[in-house]
Amino acid sequence: MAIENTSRERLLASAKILIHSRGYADVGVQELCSHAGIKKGSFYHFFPSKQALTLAALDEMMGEIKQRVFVPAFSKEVPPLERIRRFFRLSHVMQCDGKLETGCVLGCSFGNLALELGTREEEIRTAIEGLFALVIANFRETLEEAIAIGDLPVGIDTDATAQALLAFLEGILMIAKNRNDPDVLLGQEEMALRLCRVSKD
Amino acid sequence: MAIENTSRERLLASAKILIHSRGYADVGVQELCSHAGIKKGSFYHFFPSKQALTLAALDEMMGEIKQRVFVPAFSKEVPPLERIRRFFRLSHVMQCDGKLETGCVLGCSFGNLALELGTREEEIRTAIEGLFALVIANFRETLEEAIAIGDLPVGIDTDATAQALLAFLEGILMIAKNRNDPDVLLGQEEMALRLCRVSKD
DNA sequence: AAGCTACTTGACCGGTCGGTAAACTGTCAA
DNA sequence: TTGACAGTTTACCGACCGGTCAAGTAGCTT
Repeated sequence: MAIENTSRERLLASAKILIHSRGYADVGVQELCSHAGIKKGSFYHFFPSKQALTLAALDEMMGEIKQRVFVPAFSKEVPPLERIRRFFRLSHVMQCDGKLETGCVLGCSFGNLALELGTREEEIRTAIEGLFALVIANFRETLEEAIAIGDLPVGIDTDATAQALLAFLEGILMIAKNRNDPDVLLGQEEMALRLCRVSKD
Repeated sequence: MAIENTSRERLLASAKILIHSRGYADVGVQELCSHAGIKKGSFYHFFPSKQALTLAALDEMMGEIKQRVFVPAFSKEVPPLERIRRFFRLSHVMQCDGKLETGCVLGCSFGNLALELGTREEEIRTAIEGLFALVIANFRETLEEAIAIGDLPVGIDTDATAQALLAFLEGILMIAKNRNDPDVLLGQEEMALRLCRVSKD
């Protein structure tokens, strides 16, 4: 944590890792500051509140997810159904990375916060809903493309199926986190494709 | 909350509704006691800690889930695939009930706590893992029965499929909670059956 | 009446929470 | 040289946290 440039950047980095691994309520402003190597008084020079830092951290994480997962998974150069496989395989890789770094399967930052704060922090809830909508939109576009090239039958409800794919991913991440075993995700791409009525065999 | 008999029972009832709707960290011992109509000093006569009350509340909720969902859904008098449909429809009903009572879609108590406390409260994590295992076992048994009577092809991996059904349910509940809309669950029983390679049409 | 037990109560503990205020430091431009 | 300004630091705020404790009260047994 000592390599980042500014205090603000270090704060954001600390928030991302600490809140992702231990949750919003369990990480205090003091701990965030210690981890970032600053004094608590400085915190409020950069962010008006803990909630604001969390919101900013969520925003950064969305950008990183897009770069590390969306861009490589939803590449137009890859056949559509293969994109869905890639998405789930990349999720597996990221959970493995997280466990190597922290010792714990962290799950999905957005899913975690959705359940912890969804009913009481409206801005955070909205931000998460936005990311969920983006994932669903990417899935839907992929499904439509698969239908267009004949890899999927025409009758499929792409919107409902895309939502089901997100739900399945979040649920699998929950189980993996609860068992602290990233390999729960292994091979789940084929299970996900069943939601699209694709048979492996 | 005034109709329950003993202080202990009222405490458990308060814990179930408050922690389910707002999470573990956001509900303090003081608030639990106020809601149950007792003074904080009494709390520790019944439970050695807040964590112990939560564990006891989780245990009661498991019993209720079994009675309100497992028993009617996994009834042997119902064809196996219809049991799975019933399970998802009953989940929808319960989320509707919760929203009528509290104004919020509460999601799954176990899923909520799994993500909030899974990495730091080992006993709670274990209890949740136990319930997850029980759900999976019920699904698996149902799937095996469906195969036995020819409603499903023989080749299906019942264990992996059962886990996928749980994951899908938990993910759908997360999305419903995030959108505060219980009707996200409407019709999801057919989507779930796709995981078992069952076509509606 | 005595004594035990289950339960209740209110005062209190040290510690932490998110957040504030004011003084201070260094840098850079006018 | 002065002033403005970003950033840092220390001390502090009231509120609340989970948990403790000793005293008291009611009901039941003997």
